[in-house]
Amino acid sequence: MTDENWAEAADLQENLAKKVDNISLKKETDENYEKPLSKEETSLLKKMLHNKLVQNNQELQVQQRDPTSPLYSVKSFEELHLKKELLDGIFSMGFNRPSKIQETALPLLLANPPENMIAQSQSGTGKTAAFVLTMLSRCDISKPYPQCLCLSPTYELALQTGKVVEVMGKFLKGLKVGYAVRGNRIQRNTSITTQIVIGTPGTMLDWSRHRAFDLRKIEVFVLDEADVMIDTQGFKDQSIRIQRQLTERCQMLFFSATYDEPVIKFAQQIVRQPNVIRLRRDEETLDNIKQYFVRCSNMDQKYEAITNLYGVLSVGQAIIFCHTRRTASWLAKKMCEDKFVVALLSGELDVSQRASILKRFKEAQERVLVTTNVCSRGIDVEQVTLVVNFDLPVDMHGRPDCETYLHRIGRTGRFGKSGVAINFVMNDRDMRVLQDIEQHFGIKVGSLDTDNFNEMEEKLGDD
DNA sequence: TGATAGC
Repeated sequence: MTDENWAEAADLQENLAKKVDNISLKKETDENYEKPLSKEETSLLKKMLHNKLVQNNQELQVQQRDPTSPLYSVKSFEELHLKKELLDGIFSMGFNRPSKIQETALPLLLANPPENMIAQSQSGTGKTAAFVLTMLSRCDISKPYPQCLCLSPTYELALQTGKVVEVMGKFLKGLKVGYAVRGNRIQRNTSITTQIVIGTPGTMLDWSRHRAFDLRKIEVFVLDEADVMIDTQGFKDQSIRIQRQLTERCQMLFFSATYDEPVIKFAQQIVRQPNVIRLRRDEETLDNIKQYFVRCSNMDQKYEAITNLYGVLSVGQAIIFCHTRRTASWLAKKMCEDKFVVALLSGELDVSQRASILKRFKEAQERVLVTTNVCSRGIDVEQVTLVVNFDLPVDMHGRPDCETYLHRIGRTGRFGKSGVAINFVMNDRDMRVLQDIEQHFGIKVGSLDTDNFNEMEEKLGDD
């Protein structure tokens, strides 16, 4: 559904509300009396909404699978009638009440019989907790086989999500989590006994091929970062192959911060009768993240710029994004040689190194991380106050990659905190890429110079 | 280009 459709649907709904008011407040003889909606109008409205409902709340667009059922939202976790152990787990994580998207999403996620969902919301709004909670509430701990599956695009994200499952489920006696990720090879003829499996597509497919578990017994299937998972060469085949083996009654949940129009259409073709929850484009303004660019004329100047920024980078924690593994390892090596302390995280490292670097960064033992798009999505480190695009995000054709830009700078400014993003612009092509990004999000990215350097530093201090 | 499978 396009934004225009949404606007139209919202108008219709407002109109409907007016007419309802008229029925209750005005008589036919009164001035401004409007006839209630006719049958045809009602049916037109329903058609327009395509069985979807626009919530009064402007930030959230909710298209319910069944438009006739009332739309519940909850203001507390207690209202969800969860197992006590699960509720304890939620509170122990410091979640006192549902986030904005959770208020509406959780009742739909926990409905019985289970309903599918496609959800889009900015990073840091509580998506992970929402689907983890769903998985935990639906698995039967007395059964020693996988009942919930979650696919993530990277090793790091799978570990992070699994950690949330473990922590939220820590009071559920007997709950176990399995990790289908690189390095965890499956022995022949072994059966997985964990109720929940988190993994990356390749290994997950490998496990299911070795019959380590039965995809037909899966009750909840989560596709995290769903847009990359169904749209990227390599991920797509593997994810879809797994998804197609699931049963009709398996609950399918697609989550992401970004979907372009063709991708969400494709998602709607794969997922049967989903509830769709989206944040509007213009709500993705990122206004808590201050964005700048720095002009450099060549690679040496880029290097000089990053070293000049180092003092600012290490105030809090920072992530430096490079386009390739090669650039990332070159930069990290050069900086280390020049006595700037940085850590490198990219796919060229082996998995044990990757896990340990990520752990060190999360524990703030490393303050500055040089990385590739492997860390652009989902990685959640609260103290990250600064993101540098050493290379601007572009796709395989060199075109601006706005989705990745949003994900990258979304590593900072999480949970409403303020953050700073700095983009290195090396030539006219980069400048055009940045202009396209500005246009796409309707933002203005200002030049960083001596005049506003202090303003930028102050931003790093606020919370 | 990046990520993602082990053989």
